[in-house]
Amino acid sequence: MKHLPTMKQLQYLAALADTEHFGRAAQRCHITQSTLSAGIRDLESVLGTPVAERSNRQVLMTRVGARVTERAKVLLRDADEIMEVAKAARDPMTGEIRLGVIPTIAPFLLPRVLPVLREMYPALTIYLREEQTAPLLARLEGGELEAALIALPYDTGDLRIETVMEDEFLFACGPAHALAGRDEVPVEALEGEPLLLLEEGHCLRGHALEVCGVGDKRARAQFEASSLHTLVQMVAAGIGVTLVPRLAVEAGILQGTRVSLSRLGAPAFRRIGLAWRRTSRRAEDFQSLAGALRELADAA
Amino acid sequence: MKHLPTMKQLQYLAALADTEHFGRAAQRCHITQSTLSAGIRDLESVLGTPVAERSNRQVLMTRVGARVTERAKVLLRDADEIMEVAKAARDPMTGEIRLGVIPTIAPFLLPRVLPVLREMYPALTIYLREEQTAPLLARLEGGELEAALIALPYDTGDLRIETVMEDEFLFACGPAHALAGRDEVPVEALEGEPLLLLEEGHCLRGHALEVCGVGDKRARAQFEASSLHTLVQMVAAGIGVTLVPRLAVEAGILQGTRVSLSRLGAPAFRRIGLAWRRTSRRAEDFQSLAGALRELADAA
DNA sequence: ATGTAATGATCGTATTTAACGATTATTCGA
DNA sequence: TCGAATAATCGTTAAATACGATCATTACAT
Repeated sequence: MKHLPTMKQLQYLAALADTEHFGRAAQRCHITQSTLSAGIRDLESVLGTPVAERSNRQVLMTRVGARVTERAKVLLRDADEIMEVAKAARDPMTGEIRLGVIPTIAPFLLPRVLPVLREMYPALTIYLREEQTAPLLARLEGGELEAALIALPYDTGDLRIETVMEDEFLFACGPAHALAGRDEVPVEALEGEPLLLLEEGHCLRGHALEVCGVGDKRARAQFEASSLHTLVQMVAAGIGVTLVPRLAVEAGILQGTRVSLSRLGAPAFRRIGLAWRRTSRRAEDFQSLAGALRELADAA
Repeated sequence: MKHLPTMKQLQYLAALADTEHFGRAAQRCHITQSTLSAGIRDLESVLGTPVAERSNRQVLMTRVGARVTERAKVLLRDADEIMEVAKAARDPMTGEIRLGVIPTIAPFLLPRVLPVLREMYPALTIYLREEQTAPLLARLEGGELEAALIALPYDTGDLRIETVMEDEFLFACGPAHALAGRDEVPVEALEGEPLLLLEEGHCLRGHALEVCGVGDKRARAQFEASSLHTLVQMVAAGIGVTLVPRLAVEAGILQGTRVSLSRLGAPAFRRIGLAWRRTSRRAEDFQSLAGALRELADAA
């Protein structure tokens, strides 16, 4: 039978390594110095090697001690995470979720979804952060956010992604435009049109360009908008044409304008998905959240 | 103060998840069924949620149980590694090391180094594997090897690398060649010479090409050798010229041939280093091993 | 239905482990 | 040489872990 160190022993070790002082380490563990002393002694006997040199004036971690401490700390953090997993399962959908949302989704999806979520999960507080995909994913990796609502396709690395909805691109032009009023506009008709786009950094820009074939690199517009609302105003003014996601249209982005809307000959979509770290302790919660969002999106 | 699960409880959990049977799980842990039962019960009380549904005929892990088990298993493996770290520190340079070595190093460095190592570390057994860099690194990542002796520069990813020696490239040509007998040959003189190389896959090939400037892509030789020994024979026969690492020369690769050897006008080197996984439990050992190798290489 | 085997829960008890407070031994500075 | 600081040690108590025996439930064969 193999002997393993105890969790407590590893906790004592971590405290000792941090404080380099038996008394203070004991305080930090809420035990007495003698108990901690014994604990460290036992740990050393389990490991078969001393973890600290103690002269009466100072405690100095051994080479092994330092190495073991390093690993012990990640082990303890993992143990904590086990507790969090259990807690999340015990009280699903409670506490706080820090959620990032990109600017071409947030103002159109959230207003109709958040009130319902608040009702479904009264114990859940959602903190929102609106930013473009790249910084969102960076914060997600860094642990600053726990989940993010983004548009796909996008190179997301090793994240877990659950699709929430398909969002169709619609053709929009001014009321006086030659293509105005049609039910359906073939993609080829876009060739040569003054296509208005969001400024660099918005994934919608790339997705729209993707739809218009290979016109990827050369920006086709002189004017760029910083938000979909501005973009629509520009289209309404007859400055050019653009593609608008149906999500935004259904949220009423065209209200008060006389912009003409048509489906594309070959329907094109972006996918909207909820992303979270594969290792997240609250995977279950996010799965549920994605499911709830999917149903709410379908219902609309 | 926060409550953590016990190592034992997690061991019990892992066993239970594997066997889905209290009795057999208990056997595997060398305890009685009642003890395991109590252990699981306590774990559940710590986690605040059941980990398994037990009807009298079958045990079925809960969703949470499965998730926790997953994490518990990596935690237990980490605990094992802590023990290994301690053991490696307690008995340094004992046991087995599985070491990979590339073919342009192995036959020239090992014969003069292994006997000394065997004397220095009598309790250490070194298992050797001779392969080219790419497969060696793959095996290293996969855990099949613990360390590897390779030539640099090379894209090694996230490995820890300790330099063992610098290995100078020398110019070699047949005895009748125009450049034969010179003390020093300028690199420019190689331009246009029929340069013989090792076949694709040997890092030495790339390193040699690097020395000869940008002639990287187009293979400059019709003939390629599968080993340095063959290469030297081809040079001796007047088929072409080549670059030989000093390491091989000092190991007597030219013995019995009349190959002419010169230093390069601008001396060029490859670096020989010992590589291991950053997370290896035996980092100390490999550090020592690299040190020993460095001294042995210097001494020659 | 009825008995039997399998299985997990539970109970009482013994042993080991963890914790405490008090004391001791050592060393650094005053 | 004294005193303060500090880790080790000792004796005691409380808690945790382990065991064996027993119980309760269920599936299945008869």
